[in-house]
Amino acid sequence: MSEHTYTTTRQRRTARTEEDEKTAAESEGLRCPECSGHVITDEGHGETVCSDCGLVITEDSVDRGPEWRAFDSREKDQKSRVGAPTTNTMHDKGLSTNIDWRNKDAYGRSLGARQRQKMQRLRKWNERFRTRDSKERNLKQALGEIDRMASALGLPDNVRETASVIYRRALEEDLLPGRSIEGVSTSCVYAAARMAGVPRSLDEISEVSRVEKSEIARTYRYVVRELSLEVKPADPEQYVPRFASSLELSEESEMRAKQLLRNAKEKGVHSGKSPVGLAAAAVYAAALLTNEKTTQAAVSEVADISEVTIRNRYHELLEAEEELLA
DNA sequence: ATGGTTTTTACTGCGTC
DNA sequence: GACGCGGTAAAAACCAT
Repeated sequence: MSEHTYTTTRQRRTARTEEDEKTAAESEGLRCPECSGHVITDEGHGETVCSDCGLVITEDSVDRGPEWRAFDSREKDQKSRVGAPTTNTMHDKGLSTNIDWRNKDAYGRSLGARQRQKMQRLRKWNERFRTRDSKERNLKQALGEIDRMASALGLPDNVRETASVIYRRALEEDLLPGRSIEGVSTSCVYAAARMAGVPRSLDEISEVSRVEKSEIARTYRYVVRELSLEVKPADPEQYVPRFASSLELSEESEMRAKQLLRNAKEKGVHSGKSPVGLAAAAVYAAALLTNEKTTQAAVSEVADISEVTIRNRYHELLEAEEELLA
């Protein structure tokens, strides 16, 4: 038993180091976009620059060290300036200004009328800037979330784009107060995926979100309504490719499934039925028709739909098919 | 809140490997 | 006997009103 544990940890450790080396080697080989020369990182000054043309690639890592050098303590005293160290744990790195609400000066004396007015103006502007970057901060967090969820769901980049755009709009229109950043960003992903024609079910979405399904649904409706987004009810066909490929079915049955759904649409078997259920049933029925081995349980698994629903739907689908042939 | 519709849960029986 | 499938009834979820 203990032997087992030992070997596994050891294996994991070696695997880890290999991976680390690989990523290190990759970042080393970066090329400058301008002249395709080597890119070097200058930790001392917190810049990543091209060694050939000097183009600065990134400069987000801030050099917090002094820009001067001191050769003895006397010199250090002369040259050093003071101030709180900057920190990333505060949204503004602890550099924002606070203006006291009291109309007193630094010595506690009351201000004159002119001074008072001036302070009032300053407060107003200070507040404006503060709320502006509180939105920035909000946005940053939300975009991070959107990215995380989108990649967890395997959604393409354009979906992330749309999701971000929707979120920005929501923020602009002041839809956020009273709603969680999490919830809104999740809804944006959901909406964006649907609009891009690669829908994910609410269940799938809530898998990767930190928010309850019901809240996502509620927030989603709200966002769609307020921003009057054009998002049509999901087309069952859009789910088919994904289900088919996770079940490793052939192209043929995939086409078959879509055909089945189109026929069903003609007959109007739809209305009110969940698109996911229809898609799942179509996939199952198609697999049956092309003699490929799948079970209802398997389809139910990948589609997150109960077997009962699959049964009910696929009967309806086959009926519609028959009627069409008759 | 309510009522109607759809989906899910849980259970049972049947045929096949 | 386990598995895949079909059916049913009751509960739960959902939606429009």
